[in-house]
Formats: sequence, structure tokens, C-alpha cells
Amino acid sequence: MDITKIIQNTALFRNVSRDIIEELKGCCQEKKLGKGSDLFSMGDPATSLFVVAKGWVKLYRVSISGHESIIHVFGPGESFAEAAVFSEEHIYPVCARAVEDSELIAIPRSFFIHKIEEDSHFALSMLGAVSARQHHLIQQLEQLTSRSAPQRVGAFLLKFCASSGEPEKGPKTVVLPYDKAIVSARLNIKPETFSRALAKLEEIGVKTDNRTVTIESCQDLADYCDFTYQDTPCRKSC
Amino acid sequence: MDITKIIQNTALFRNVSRDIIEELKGCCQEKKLGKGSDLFSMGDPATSLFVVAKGWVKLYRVSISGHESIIHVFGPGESFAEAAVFSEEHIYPVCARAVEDSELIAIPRSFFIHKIEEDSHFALSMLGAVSARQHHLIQQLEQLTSRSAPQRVGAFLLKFCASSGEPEKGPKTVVLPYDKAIVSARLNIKPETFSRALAKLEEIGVKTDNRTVTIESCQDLADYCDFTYQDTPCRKSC
DNA sequence: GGCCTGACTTGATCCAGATCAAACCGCTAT
DNA sequence: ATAGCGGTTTGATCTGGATCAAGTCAGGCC
Repeated sequence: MDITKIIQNTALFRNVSRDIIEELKGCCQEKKLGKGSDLFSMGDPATSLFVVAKGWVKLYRVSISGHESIIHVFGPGESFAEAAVFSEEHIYPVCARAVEDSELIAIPRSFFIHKIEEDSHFALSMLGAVSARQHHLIQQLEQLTSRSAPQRVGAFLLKFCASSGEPEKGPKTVVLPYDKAIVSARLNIKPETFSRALAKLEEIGVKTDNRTVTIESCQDLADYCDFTYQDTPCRKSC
Repeated sequence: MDITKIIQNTALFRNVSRDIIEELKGCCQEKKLGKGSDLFSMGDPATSLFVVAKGWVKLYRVSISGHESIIHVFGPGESFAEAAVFSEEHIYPVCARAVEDSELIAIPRSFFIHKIEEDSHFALSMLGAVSARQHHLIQQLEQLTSRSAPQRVGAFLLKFCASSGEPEKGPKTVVLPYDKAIVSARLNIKPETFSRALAKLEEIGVKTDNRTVTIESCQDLADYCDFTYQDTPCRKSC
């Protein structure tokens, strides 16, 4: 795979110079991960940060009582575990598992520490990236508390098609990239409720056939979901 | 007020040298804020980062439909809006309002940008602080989805008394620092439910008299709440 | 073909927490 | 004191989503 190209298209490295990326290529590591296999567990020492080249990886936590909460599912072009690498304890505060066959690039913590020490511009880039991730978490918190299940499903579809499709008007088609059970967990709803939510969205022109979803009018859906485009840049990176 | 002392006890500046803090004193600004008055609104340009010297300030968002979600309530010794200052857009993604009469220290964005450029160690400190904040948000997400209302109330009390009291064993007393309505909003429950949750906690030795709460045994409460001390350092800074 | 198996849907019931409504303080100001 | 008011509690009801329990349906495999 073309590591340079993948890394350059990451939010984390978008503003980083070619030289640094070349240097990075020398110390990072490719990693294949079969569907269902673990990348790391909560509490493991955070030795690397990861970029997804292919597939999908979920970050999640399991509470004492056994409940699993999915923090996010990362796909091609996204990076994760920045905060774990930069925080003082450098421990992963979550678990990571592939939900589809995946290919990752692992970048060692030491690379970042060195680079930040010698290049302040790089440090600012990293700060920006971590801050953006935080913004995303805040949005997620808000969504969870202020929107109904069908609204969350709708918002998910909109974000997802914004990131994968052309921004033109008219009907759009999205293909869910992983199991519906994972999507529903990500939105903190049960599979049964997810199913019913999709059924409900038919009323406003969202048709589902297996994993293929057709949205008649994104605007209508956005209205229904209290979804504001303005607030979410909806680049692949968010 | 003694700015140096307050700033030094912040998670953000704990590892920062005396020199830098002295320098900072020259460019920061004190700000008084009456209960109920606004500090900034969502979308405002993020010109400063704030440290709370006295009082309590809530960060919140309001959705299109009018629902208010409180992200966090910050008290003495805590800082907020780091991410807004460091992110590329430098815009506040939330609103801030004092929930009690408060005194703040405003540190201009430019100070950070300069310092990061000239001092990589400082940059790493900031990265660590922002990462810690992110960790906190993740915990909040998890709590929200995996714990019942009374459990969240219990966990709140435990965190709160861990940050304000002596770590010794036996019964503890906590005094809520702001309206119960604010506490309940912070925990994403309605005031009525909050009241009932406190009533329910009486079963396990938590007595409430106005704003004064007495916890008979923190261990019992922690067991009930699925609360793991290990995971939450429970310094004032988290 | 038939028959698993695993992913999803559908239906019936249940329950935590929201909502609506009223009462209950403990203030301050008349 | 008493009236008024904001914060809080209590009670009665409603409801979205969870839970439990059957179905359906498509693909792999003997």
C-alpha cells in the first residue's frame, strides 16, 4: 500500500511537510487485522498511534457491569489514539477491535515526542488535531442527550453520505460499511430499535434495502434530525 | 487575588516553569462574572482560554430544538476552552455561563501560540492537558450510556467529595456548590428525577439535607455505582 | 436440493425516566 | 406576619426505547 498517500490524507498530517512524512515512513509499521480481532485493550501502554488504511476499527469501553459503549468507529483515512499517546500516563483508555478486515499503519509514540520537541509547527498541528477530536466528542455527547433514536440514525446517514459521496443535490445512496449491529451500538441504540428507526425514516423518504440506504432528499432528512450542516464540516476526518 | 498561585495549581500549568508563569501574569486578565451572566457563546471567536479562580462556570450547547446539554461545570482551579483555542477554526464550539458569582483569569490565545513555538516542553504539556480533557469526555460518554440516573448521581457525589475532601475512610459530607437543577442538568437528568435519585440513595446510606449530603460509606456507594476509583484519579483537575 | 447459521426484522410487553401538575419550603420585601 | 417567588420535592401519568421471544431471509455447505 502507498503509505505516503494515505498518511497525507489524514487530518493529523494534512498540514505537515513532505519531509516529515518521508521521515515517518521509515519508522512506522503496517498491521493487518482480521474482522473481530483486537488491536489493544483498555489499560495497555500506549506505544503507537494508528491510521486506518483499510477497513473499520471500533474504539469502545466495557463497564464493570459488562455494558459496552462504542466511542467511535474509525475508517479509511482516519487516525485514532492520539490522546492516549500524548497524555501523561500514556495508556489507552479504551479498547480497539476491527469490525471488518482492516489494514492499519502504526506510528510509534517516540516519533511524535521527538518531532514535537524539534518542530513547533508540528506540535501545533497535533494540538489542532486533538482539539478537533475533542470537538467531535462534544457533538456526540450533545446528540446523545438531545436527539431521539431515529434522529440519531438520520444524522449518522447524513454524515456518512457527506463524507463518502458527492455534495450534489437530489437523492443519494449510502452503503453501510459494517454490520447494522455495530452502527446501532455506535449510536447507542439496540439493533431492534435501529431497525424500527430506519422503518420510521421511510416516512420522510429514506428507503433501506439490506445495507443500501437511499435518501430522497437530504434537506428533508436534515430538517427532521435537527441536523445543521454548518456546524459539522463533514470531512472524512471528523 | 494571587494569580500565580491559582495558575500553578491548574492541571494545565502544573508542569510549567516558574518563569513562564511570571511571563504569563503580564498578559492575562482578570474577569468577574455575576451568576447567570454569559462569558461567551457558541460560534464566538476563541480569543482566550480561561482559568476559574472562584465560582462555577458551565459549558453547554443548545440544539436547534432548544434542548440544553451541559458539557461540564468548571470550578476553582480548573481551566477550560483549551481545545477551542488550539483548534484551527479557533471558535468556541460551546457556550459558557457563570452558575454562581465567579472570578476568572483570561489568558490570550496569542500567549499560547508564541510559547508553543518557542518551547517544545510547553507544547507537550498542553498536549497532555488537552488529551486528559478528552479522556474525561470519553468517561462521560460511557457513564451516560451505561449507568442509571441514581448511579450517575452517586458517581458525581463520589468524584466531588474525592476532589474536595480528605481521602480518609468513614462517613463524608459534601456540600453541593451550585443549584441542584444545575447538577441534574450536568448529569443529564431532570430535577424531579434527581430528587428521586437522591431519595433512592438513602437506601445505601446517603442522606441529604438541603445542599448538604452525607455519605455513610463511600465504598458501599462506589459498589452501587460501578464506580472504579482506579480509573479516575479524581484530582480536582479531572 | 435441504438445512444450518448468522444477520436482521417484527411483535408483545415492560420499565426508567420524562412530563405535567400541585404542594412545599425558606427566603426577601413589602 | 404575610405575600410572593425561586428552588425543590412529591404524586400521577405517559412514553421511548429496552427486553424478551418469534419469525424471516440469504448465503454457505453437506
